[in-house]
Amino acid sequence: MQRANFTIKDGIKGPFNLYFTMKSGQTAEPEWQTAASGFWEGINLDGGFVKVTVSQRGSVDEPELFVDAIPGRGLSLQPGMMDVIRDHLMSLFTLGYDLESFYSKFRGDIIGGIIPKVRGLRLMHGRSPFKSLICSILSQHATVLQWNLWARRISNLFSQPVKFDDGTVYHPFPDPRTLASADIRVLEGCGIGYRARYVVEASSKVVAGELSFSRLRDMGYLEARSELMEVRGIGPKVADCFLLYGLGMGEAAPVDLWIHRIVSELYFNGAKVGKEYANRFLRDRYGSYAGLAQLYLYHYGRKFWGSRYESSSSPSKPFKPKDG
DNA sequence: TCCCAGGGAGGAT
DNA sequence: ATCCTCCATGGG
Repeated sequence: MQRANFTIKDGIKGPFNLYFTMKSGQTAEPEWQTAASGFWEGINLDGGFVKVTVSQRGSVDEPELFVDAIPGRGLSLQPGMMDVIRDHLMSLFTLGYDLESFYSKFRGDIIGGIIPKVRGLRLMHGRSPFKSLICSILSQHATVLQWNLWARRISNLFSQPVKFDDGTVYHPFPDPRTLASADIRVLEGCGIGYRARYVVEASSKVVAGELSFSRLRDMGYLEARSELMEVRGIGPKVADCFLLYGLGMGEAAPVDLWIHRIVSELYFNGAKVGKEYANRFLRDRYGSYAGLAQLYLYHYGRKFWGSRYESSSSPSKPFKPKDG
């Protein structure tokens, strides 16, 4: 088979907005490339890569995900591969997660006023912890556009191209070994600046087994967080991004500039709280939902509050989600 | 030109 | 613990 398509519908629990989710800048993996009808990415099956294009069918509240698959040169699509792709997408977009239960649990909470604005936005759970780790490191002090561009450049320079049957050429994200032995100057040439040595050092620790994803998964949130922060270039925010989007730890709540500001404004009446305090506050308040709560706070803030940071404690636009 | 971006390291207090 | 400056790059 040279091409196949199918629809995911029954397994999706609750609403899903593919566009919001894809454009939300989560460091699970680089944003998929835009296609005529949606987004596409190369997905690694055992034995080869498949070009997978996804597009939303149905509505946000009765969502269907249309999937189109094109094999790499020399590969032939087998029926069993469709199941693998389906599982991959179900996991990546956490489609089996009952989002409505999160909504109803916090309907009376402050984020209850935010939920209708970004309904169907889902956490992403990257299928490659290493890719997520590097993306999280790249994302520090950079825009989503920048770190996505950098991740693509790194892929283009450090991996062998795959050619799909429709003619497109695709570069997978490189292995830990490749980046561990990468020339630091070539990496810097991708535009990542001082982050180059962070990428090499983190990759080396993965190769050496000092950073073991399975061990991090087993040790629980707090311990995993402090172990990650031993690595140069990984601070509280990057560690939380990786734990949430890379390892799927729901209690991780990355506190960046925006979350810091939003939490201070929304929960403490504008009084500035420390970043670590904000992190602990979100975990205390939302428990295993802290990461999801953070995602909704972040997106509401960016989408409806504005794109400029105002250092004043009294922003020009009042932040009142319940009015909306 | 200047400012800022889903921060972090190294330093001083 | 909490503040400060510097770090490379690119887009507005």
